[in-house]
Amino acid sequence: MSQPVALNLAAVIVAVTEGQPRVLTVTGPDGRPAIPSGPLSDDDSTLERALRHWIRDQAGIEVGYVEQLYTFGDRDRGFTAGWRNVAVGYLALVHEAAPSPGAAWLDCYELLPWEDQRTGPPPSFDASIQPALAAWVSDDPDRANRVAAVFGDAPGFDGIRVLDRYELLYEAALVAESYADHGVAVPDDLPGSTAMLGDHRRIVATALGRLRGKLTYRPLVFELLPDEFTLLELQTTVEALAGVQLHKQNFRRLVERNRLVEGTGQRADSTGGRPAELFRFRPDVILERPRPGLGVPYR
Amino acid sequence: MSQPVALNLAAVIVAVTEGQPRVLTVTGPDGRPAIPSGPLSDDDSTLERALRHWIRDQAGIEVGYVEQLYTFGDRDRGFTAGWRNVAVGYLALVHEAAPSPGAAWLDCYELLPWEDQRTGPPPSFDASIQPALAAWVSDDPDRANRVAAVFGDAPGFDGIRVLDRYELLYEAALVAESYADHGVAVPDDLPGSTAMLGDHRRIVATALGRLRGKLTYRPLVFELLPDEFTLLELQTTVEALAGVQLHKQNFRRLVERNRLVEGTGQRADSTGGRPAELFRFRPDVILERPRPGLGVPYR
DNA sequence: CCCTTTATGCTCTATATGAGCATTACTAGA
DNA sequence: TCTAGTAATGCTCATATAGAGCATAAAGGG
Repeated sequence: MSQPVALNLAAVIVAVTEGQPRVLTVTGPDGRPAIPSGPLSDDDSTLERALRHWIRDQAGIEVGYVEQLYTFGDRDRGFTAGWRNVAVGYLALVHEAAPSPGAAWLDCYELLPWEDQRTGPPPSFDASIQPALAAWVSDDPDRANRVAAVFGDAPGFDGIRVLDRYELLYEAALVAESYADHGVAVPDDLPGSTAMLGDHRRIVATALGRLRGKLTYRPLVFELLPDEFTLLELQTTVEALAGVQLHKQNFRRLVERNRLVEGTGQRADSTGGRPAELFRFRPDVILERPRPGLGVPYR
Repeated sequence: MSQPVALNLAAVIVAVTEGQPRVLTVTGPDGRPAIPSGPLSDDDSTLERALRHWIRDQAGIEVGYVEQLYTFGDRDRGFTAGWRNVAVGYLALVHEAAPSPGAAWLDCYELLPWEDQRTGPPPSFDASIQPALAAWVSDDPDRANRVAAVFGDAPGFDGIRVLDRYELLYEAALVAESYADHGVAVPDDLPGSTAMLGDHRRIVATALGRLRGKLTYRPLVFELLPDEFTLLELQTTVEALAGVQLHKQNFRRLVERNRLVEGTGQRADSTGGRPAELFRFRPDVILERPRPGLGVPYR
């Protein structure tokens, strides 16, 4: 009655470089990018240890912060016939985009272009997705509410609902996986977003949503930054992840009021303009405030 | 090299009755309460469907809202020797505490008494846990920060950190599982909290934390209430889950400003005092506001 | 010395939150 | 009928926070 379970640990390994969030990818069997995944070894007493274990072995990367995301076990996520393929997805943050053999850093917003709202809706959204969604809605007006709810014209674009948006686009047949999953040829007039192996783009969407959510109440950004940074670097990193632009002075005020950082007294040899003070994360904040983070707005 | 994986779906089924949050439990092999769990059947295409399937079959309960929580796979969570026992934990909300054969509703705060701060710290906390924690801290002053961070003397008790608190108490050997997990006899001077089978209390703690967190930005409470309710019933239910008391007038203001409910024009035949208007959930709010919920404070 | 660029300090307003006072509409019982 | 008890409901006030913008400072390059 019961297929055996093949359990894998899949990792969305995130770094932010040059103001862009990136995920580590390997090349999947069909040539499409895939997130790395590895086995649950009997040697490791916990799932998280097993994850760190194979990431170290395979990619040579020592990840810092690790958090379990979600377990994916749909029957059709078949990589091994005769088995129920289950993956436990993890989010892992690393300080710098170290290159590793066979792996490449892929821009998050190549995978999910509509999530980058830093300079307003991205060109591909206005040009292709928006009209295609409008057409999809006109087929069934009840869909209008759902589109509005996640892409939010009036009420606002809620940064954390990354997965909801991906799933809506999937349902509206606006991502490559909508076709690939059913063995149908992918049309070539699709909005230009990079597809991934199997349900891996879903897993990345889950990761980005979780990361955005946690940013606001946990000091996760500092896992992605060097030890010392300027406030602009901090802001740029937050903006990169949140996908929205922030008001500089207000961001500074927020960070200082919440006592998330402390000045080092050092100045950064600036790239242009007045030199900025270098700051470092103040770990004690975790003990002082119940939910230390940067309350990113998301409208 | 690899043990076979035994995968189960475990459900924390929550209802709120008479102002108390309760979880559905069955009797475990050792007589201790356990949360119900069932198999991942090949007939079910998704994990969630499999979960609903066996809950319907076994408990005769049709659950409403269902959300995946976390996957537990520590090597020592052994129920079946020779297998890696993995459980995917789910949170499920039901409207009413329907009785079911072989199952019983257990008060959440019997399992986690320290989480009920509605009338201040509960007696058992001040009487036993607080002093025991103080002793534990005096063994190693570095622990003081950790205790303060989760039980929050100065900074505040953060409602969502349920799991952190349970894990701290586990480490401080203040819950029965600290002993049972190592096959040691449980001392009888432990603070009076009900233990569960294996890591089930951890799973319940995870569920309560998640539920508390989501309350603030998703209209989950209404999954636990009847179709029509008074604002006091709504408030009482929120307080029960959040474990804190709320200011009545401000709560009403919040609910009305956010347009979460609409009046029915009917009045409740009151149990005492002026009759209250009956309200119902306004589902459209999900489409109007990006994050509709009751921003519970948690200090 | 002027211009560009970024850092940093400060203000003003709208809104949200926390706390409390006051009044109203019922029930139960003297 | 009058009185007390219990909630419901309306309103105010102080404080905190978020959003937006003005102004000045400190660097480098022509």
